[in-house]
Order: sequence, then structure tokens, then C-alpha cells
Amino acid sequence: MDMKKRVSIKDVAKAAGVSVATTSYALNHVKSSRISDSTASHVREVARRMGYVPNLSARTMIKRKSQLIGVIIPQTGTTNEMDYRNPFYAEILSGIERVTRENGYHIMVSGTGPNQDYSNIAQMRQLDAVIIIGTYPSKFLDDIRQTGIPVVLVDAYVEDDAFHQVRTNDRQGGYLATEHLLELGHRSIAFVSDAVRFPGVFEQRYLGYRDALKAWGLVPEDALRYECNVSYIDSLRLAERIVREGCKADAFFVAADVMALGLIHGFISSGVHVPEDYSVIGFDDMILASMSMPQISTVRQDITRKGEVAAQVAMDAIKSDEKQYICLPLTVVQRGSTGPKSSRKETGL
Amino acid sequence: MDMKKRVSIKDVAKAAGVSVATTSYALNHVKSSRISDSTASHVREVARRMGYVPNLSARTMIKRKSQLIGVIIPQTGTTNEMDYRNPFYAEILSGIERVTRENGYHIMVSGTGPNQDYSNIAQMRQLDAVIIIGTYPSKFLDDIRQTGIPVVLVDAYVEDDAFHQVRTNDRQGGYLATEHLLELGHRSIAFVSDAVRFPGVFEQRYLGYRDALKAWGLVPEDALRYECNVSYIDSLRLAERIVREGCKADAFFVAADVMALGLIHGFISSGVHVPEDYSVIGFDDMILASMSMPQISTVRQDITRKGEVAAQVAMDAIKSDEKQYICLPLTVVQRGSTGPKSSRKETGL
DNA sequence: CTGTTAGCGCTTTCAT
DNA sequence: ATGAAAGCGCTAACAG
Repeated sequence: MDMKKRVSIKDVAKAAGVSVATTSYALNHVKSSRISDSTASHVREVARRMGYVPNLSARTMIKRKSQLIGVIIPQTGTTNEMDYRNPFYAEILSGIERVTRENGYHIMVSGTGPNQDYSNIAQMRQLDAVIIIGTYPSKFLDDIRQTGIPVVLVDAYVEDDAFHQVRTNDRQGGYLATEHLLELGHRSIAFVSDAVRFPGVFEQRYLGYRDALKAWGLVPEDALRYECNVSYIDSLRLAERIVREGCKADAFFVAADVMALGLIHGFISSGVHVPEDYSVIGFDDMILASMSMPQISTVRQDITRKGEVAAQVAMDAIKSDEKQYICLPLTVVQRGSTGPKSSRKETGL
Repeated sequence: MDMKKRVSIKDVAKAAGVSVATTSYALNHVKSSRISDSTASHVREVARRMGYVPNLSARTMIKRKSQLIGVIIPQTGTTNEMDYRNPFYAEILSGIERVTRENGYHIMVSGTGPNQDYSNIAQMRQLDAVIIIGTYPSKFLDDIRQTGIPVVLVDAYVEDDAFHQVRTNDRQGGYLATEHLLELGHRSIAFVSDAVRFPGVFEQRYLGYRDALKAWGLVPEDALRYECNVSYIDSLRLAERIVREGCKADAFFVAADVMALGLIHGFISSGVHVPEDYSVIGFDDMILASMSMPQISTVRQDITRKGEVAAQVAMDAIKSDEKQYICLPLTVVQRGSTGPKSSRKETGL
């Protein structure tokens, strides 16, 4: 609570008996303008003793670089919160934070609805780069592009070489998941996802699903396509409905792990066995996929890694204009929720 | 990519034909120095047309206020990441972000090991307040206290009225959980948690557990106390061991939902029924508590709310020195993992 | 009601 | 090898 004014570079200079310029050089280890080693270390020692802490705002003003990276996480329109809670975001944030920190940056995270104009914020704060997670309306992206600040899009499906992009090959993921089911002998495979309205990961996963079906000479049927909110409970209800109303599918490709979990529980509580009666494969390999019984077979993406890569791309983008477009690998991990097609259903369960 | 220099307040002033002071006043709606409404709106119009965006660094320098709140999230020493991924943090962040944003602030989030000195960062960035989640060594807290920046501690158990604090009454929560089990007729109740080494939520929950036992005339037994990492898989292994080696308990109070989930699955896969053979109650009411079968009875804390409150306290702290110490309510929510003591075990399962 | 001016703390030519 | 000085963009006295 002492009103001790913070020590500035001027104070250090005076105490060290040199000019502020020299002090600045010494403190920043500027070697081009070679100060004598003795003065340099003397100045640094004095600064240390005085508890000098540089003022980043001042530096930012001159250098026009804030060492701050903006991170945008989607929000639901309703609560202004919910999406934020998705463990997916915590995980990707984790990766972003570590890599940026190790590079001397900090992250400013905002949950932003598509309507707000983030571009202002980005400019006011002189953000060095912005990492945007998820899909946004083009107006939103246009605004921020105008700022000239490097932007890294994560999991977006937009055609615009003004942006760097990091994502996974969701279409291939959809293919792999479906293929896994096919190889287990299933031929009637349902697809479950959010209402696929606009370009995004779900659409891609659906396309991959169709690709696989066609590659195996099968025809995608609309009757085998289910839509449902990305929510545990809604998926559970869906499963109950499916059991109640009957379904010719013998396997389900569910485009998100949370939904897969709900579906599985819905089946089980309706007396249907997984994977004996229905095989279910999810997508993402969220932590919860291995915390259920049975554990969920899924298409694994390394989410933390995605964050790390996005951060690295941002770091690069600050130094170079060259746009990067990175696609991360995806692999099927087989666990307990998928199994070979059994004859059980045929024989009249 | 046009090298159009950003328009500054000086540019606006010139274009509007007034001084920078007037411009500043107009733009900031300063009413004390009453400018004519006509000039004011004229200036604002010009600024808008020119696409003027204020520079926060400049403002920060003068006002010594950055409109930035630091948020510190714990990290494991090993990966420098893991704790960050805990859904708990995503949820609390969600709350913090929303209310800070609504108050015109932004958050800078860092995952910080106890050894790093965050106080420097806080000073360099002129953070207006810092929200610290979890328990940290006192050296860490001392450093940051020195800065004079308002600090809000969340879920910390430290005696220091230099800090604002937000937490739940974990001891009472421990009491409630145990009481719930007692009321169901259980008398031999085990306590499972992390190794309780130092002051923190787990210790408090344990104390609450003892309180309840004593209140019911029972004696806490060391044999009924289990320690285990806060991890799904480790808890699952623990359950298997418990079943293998036998255990006289008929109910378990587990100090975290993730562990409760692991324990339950471990029991089930060992052929032991929950809640018929063992009742299990968790703590936190994480989303996963209602996404399991059976759903987990637990002690609910509203985590998002905790974040919101912490943020509000931070907002207040910026304006007033008066320290706040807030304790959020806790309630037992009974779900499927706890039930009345059955005679099943007695009769020799 | 509006303009002049002195910085905030720091970096960076340009001299010396 | 070091110093003087000119700002970066903005706010806040202080004058008028």
C-alpha cells in the first residue's frame, strides 16, 4: 500500500549514472550498439536492485507490437456462455497457451458472438495475431481481415487465402469412421449429427461418411440420417426414440463424442446392448470417450496438439506473410463400443 | 495490405477542424468539460467516417489502467498443461470472461507454475486485477501482493486479508455429503481423495466428513481413508483393488466427481453393484456427473457462478479497497449412485 | 466552450 | 561507447 511510485527507466538511468538510452540498450541486451560489458552489467544490476519492471504499454506504443495474441472462442447466442464450457475449448486453449507463453506472448481470450465487432478490440489492443476457433459469418471475418492483423482460423471451412488455417481432415475422418464400421461387417450404417446447415466440420464428416458408403457400393439413405443437438441428454432421448420406433441400422456413426455417449446410454437404458446390438463410433476422442462403459470407439484428433500448432502458426505469421494451411492427422481408435456385426438381431431380438 | 497508417486522434482533430483536446473530450463523452453538442457530434461523425480506433496502450500509459484482468490457472509441473484441461477450469473461465467483458474488461489467461513469477507480468501489463484459481505457495502470493494489484483468490485456503476471496464452504460440503450417506443408513463410510497434504479443498472436505461422522457418534477410521490421484483411471484401479482386497465400507464419499466416476466404473467392472452394494457420492457436479450410468450423486457447486462472482469481486476491487470474502452455497444432489443401505452385503454377497 | 501544452515510459535515430 | 532528443497516441491540467 506504500505509494512508492514504480521505478521507471529514467530512475534506473539516474541511479546508474548513465543516460536512458544506454539504460535501454543494456536492459534489452541490444548488441548492435555495443555498450561496454561493464556498463551493461552495472546497469542491469542497478535495475535489479531497484526492482525495475518495464512498462509494456510504452513499448507497445513504439513498437506497435503488444506481445498479445487474441483467442476467440465461440458462444451460443442464448446464454452467451455455453459453448465456452465445452471441454474441447479448454483443451485447445491449453495448447495455445503453452506455446505462446514459451514464445514470450500472452493470450487474451474472448468469447465472442458473431455479431460483436472484434476487429476494434484487436486494433485497440494492437494484437499481434488472432486465433479464431470455429465457424463464423463472413462479415465477422471480413472485418477482422481489414485490420491487417494475422489471423489463424481453426476448424473453419472458408475459402480465403487471407487467413492461415489449421484443422483436421474431417471428411477423411468421416470416411475412416464409416470404414471401420464397414470392416466390422456392418452394412446399414446411420449417421448422427447436429443439423448440418452450413459448411463446417459436421458437413465434412457427413461427406466422408457418404464417400465410404459409396466406395463400398452402398447407397446413403436419408432414413438413416439423424439430427440432434450436440448434447448428451438430447442424444440419449434420440436413442430411446430410435429403439421405440425401430431402426434398420446396425451401426451408428455419431459426429461427436458427447452425442455418442448419450446415444449409447440411451440404448443401454432401453435394454439394447452396445456393441452387441448396435455398434457406435464417435468423433474427437474427448477425455470422456475413455471414461464410459463401454469405452467409446472414436476418431481421434489430438486437440491439445491442434492448439499448439495453431499457436505456432500464429507465431510464424507474425514474422512472415506466407500463409500456412495445416491439416492434422486423424486416426480411428477402437474401443468397446464397436464390434463385429453379430447375428443376434437377425435371429430376432 | 495497404500501408495506410492508422488514423490517430490528431488526424481526426485536424479533419474535424478542432484541437486534439476537444476531440478527446468528444470521443470520450467527457461531460465535465462541456463541449457544445454540435461540435461533439461533429467530431464523432468525422472519427467514425475516418475509421478511427483509439489506442489502448496510449491510454493505459496515462491512466495506469489497462482494462485487462489477469487470470491464473494452475498447471501440473510435469506436462505444463494438464490441469488446464480440467473441465472445471473451462467452466469457471466461462463465467469470468462473460462478466468481465460486460464490464468493458478483457482477460489475459495464463497457465502458471508456482515457480514462475507472475508479479512481473502483472506489472508490465499494468493489470487492473488478478484472479488466481487454486492453491499456490505463499512465496508466489507474496510476490504478487507486493505489486499492489488487487487479487482475487478462488478456492484458496490462505489466511491473508490482503486478498479478496471466493470459494465454497468445502467443509460444509463434506459434511453434507457424509450426512447424506448417513441418512441413507450407511454407517461405515470411506473417504477417497487426493493425498491431502496441505490446506486446500480436499482437506476441508475431509474435515467436513469427520465432523459429520462425529456428529453421528461415529469414529473416523484410518482404514477407511483412501488416497489416489485425481484421475479417472487411477480411481478405477483403486476400486478394483478395493474389491479384490475387501473393504468393510458400505458407502464412499469421493472428493471429486472424476474420481467418483472412476470408482463406480471400477466397482461395476468388478461385478459390484452401485448403489446396491456400495453407495458413492462425488463432489462438484461436473457435467460428467450426469453423463454416467448410474448418474452420480454429488455435492453441487455452481462453477460458472463461481467464476462470475470472482469476476464481480475483481470489478469491485478495482474501485474499492474493501476486501470481500465470499462463500458460495453447496447442495447435495441425489442421483443414482447412492441408495439406502441394503441387506445384500450382510446376507453374504 | 475550446485550445495549448506537458507529459506517461520507452525506443531509436543521430550526434558526439 | 554513450548521450540528447524526438516522438509513439493519448489525457488532463491550465489558459483563455
